[in-house]
Amino acid sequence: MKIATWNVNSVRSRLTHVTDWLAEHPVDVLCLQETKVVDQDFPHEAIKAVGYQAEISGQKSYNGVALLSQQPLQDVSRGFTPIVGAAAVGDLDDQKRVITGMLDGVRIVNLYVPNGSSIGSEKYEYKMRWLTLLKTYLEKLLADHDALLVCGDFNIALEDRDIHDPEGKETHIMSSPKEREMLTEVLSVGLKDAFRKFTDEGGHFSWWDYRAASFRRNRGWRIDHHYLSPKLYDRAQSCVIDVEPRRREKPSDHTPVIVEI
Amino acid sequence: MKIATWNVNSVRSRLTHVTDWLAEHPVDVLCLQETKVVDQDFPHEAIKAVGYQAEISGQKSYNGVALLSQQPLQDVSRGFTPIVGAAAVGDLDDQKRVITGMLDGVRIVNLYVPNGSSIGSEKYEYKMRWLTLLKTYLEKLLADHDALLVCGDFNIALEDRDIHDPEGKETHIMSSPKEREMLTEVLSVGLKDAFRKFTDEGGHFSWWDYRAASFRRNRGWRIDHHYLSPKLYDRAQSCVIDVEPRRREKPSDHTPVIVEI
DNA sequence: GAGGGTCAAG
DNA sequence: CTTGACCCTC
Repeated sequence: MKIATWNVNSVRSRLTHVTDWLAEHPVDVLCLQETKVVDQDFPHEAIKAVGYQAEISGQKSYNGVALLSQQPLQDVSRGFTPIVGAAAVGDLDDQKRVITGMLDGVRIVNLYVPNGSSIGSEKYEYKMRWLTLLKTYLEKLLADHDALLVCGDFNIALEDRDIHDPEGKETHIMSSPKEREMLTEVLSVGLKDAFRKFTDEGGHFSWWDYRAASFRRNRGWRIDHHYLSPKLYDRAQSCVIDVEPRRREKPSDHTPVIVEI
Repeated sequence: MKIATWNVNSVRSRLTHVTDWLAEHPVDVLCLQETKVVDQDFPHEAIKAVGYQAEISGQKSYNGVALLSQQPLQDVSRGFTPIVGAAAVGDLDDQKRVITGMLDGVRIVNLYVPNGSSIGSEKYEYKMRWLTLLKTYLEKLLADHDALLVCGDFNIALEDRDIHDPEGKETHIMSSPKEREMLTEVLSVGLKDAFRKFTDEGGHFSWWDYRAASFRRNRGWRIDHHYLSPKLYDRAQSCVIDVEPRRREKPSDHTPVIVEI
């Protein structure tokens, strides 16, 4: 089974990128983040035309996640609430950042972790609260599912080798010690990075800022991940980043990451 | 002398269209409407590079008119105020829709008549008030100038043959009886349609809505006009619509109309 | 700074 | 449909 994650930065602006990519890479499930479209306006027809269906959780302008699959997914749920309960969630489901479904006994969780803006900001505190709840959410899921895959845009580069240049990492959003500590804490529920099963060296990135010709200079970050429960980690066959979509005209700033289990 | 009128729908977005067109059609004066740029940001250099200079009256985002000419124009004025006085004008010069100048004894008036949005709307009432003042303005000019040319985007199709399909004309902005009556009243000061000196049949248009593939289906309107005082009307040699610019990539929704006097 | 989406305007 | 402004994200 192949599963990919891709922050598309607007599914409508990137529609041909997505459909072209699926035609060339017929993965079983493609997890999208930043769809930036209300459910009513999701481009179901174009997705259907390439043989996929979409389970979606969108909102106006920002965030939004979707699960594209050839076969229907089972037991789809949106947000933290169905798993951890409304009381624990508070405002953390107001932004559409979580969707999950099952395929062939594998529970797939698609996340768009808050970016956090800058350290100490209100958005940063939101990111921290969100990650705290994410741990609870994943603990609950793991209690029922030994085959768990958690992927998406984590907006965190966990190690120095995941950044083009670790200079200034302590004060930079996505690489600060507290963020790394927080994500490590989340993963302590029993999840491991699929990419690092196969690749040790640095220089592999999934996101390049639109600014300062970052892509041309390969000044990227590896912030899009597949994290696997032990059972799936053992089964994992490969995990690769496909840089090609980032080379296209008007690309997303992220590029797909594909895991085979 | 050749004079053209062209609503360019942003002079910055259409800059190469304008300069390419001038290089191919070296008219004496090109009257632009909807320049959509403040005077400070007007692209004087590009205009100069093709041998023209610009007299401008612009505002942010909306409206804006300009006179492009090879030779300097004399006695340029902006808005109604210099001709009819501030008291009569009220708020009708807040939007930049009027500029005039003289070349070789011909007084050229370049207008961007308000669109009016929909019949009975506040914008419609503004259009009516604006046209009422326009009559006064033109009367004053005619008192001093027997060679008067009034051109621009009038946002009114005066006759049924000026619309691809007169069905629904009574309730449509740009063709309603009251608008036609109002423009007829303006023209009663002593101005005649240069285009109709040479062409009787319908099917000649200067504007096609961006929507509904109007241009491909030639569902257009003739709303860009050259109106001439008797002396100039007698002198007029030709008046033609150049459809070519509307065929280009990312065109304006209007195309130039050229009169030779 | 580059890119979304939204909105008003036509 | 298309433009420009505006606001937001990253």
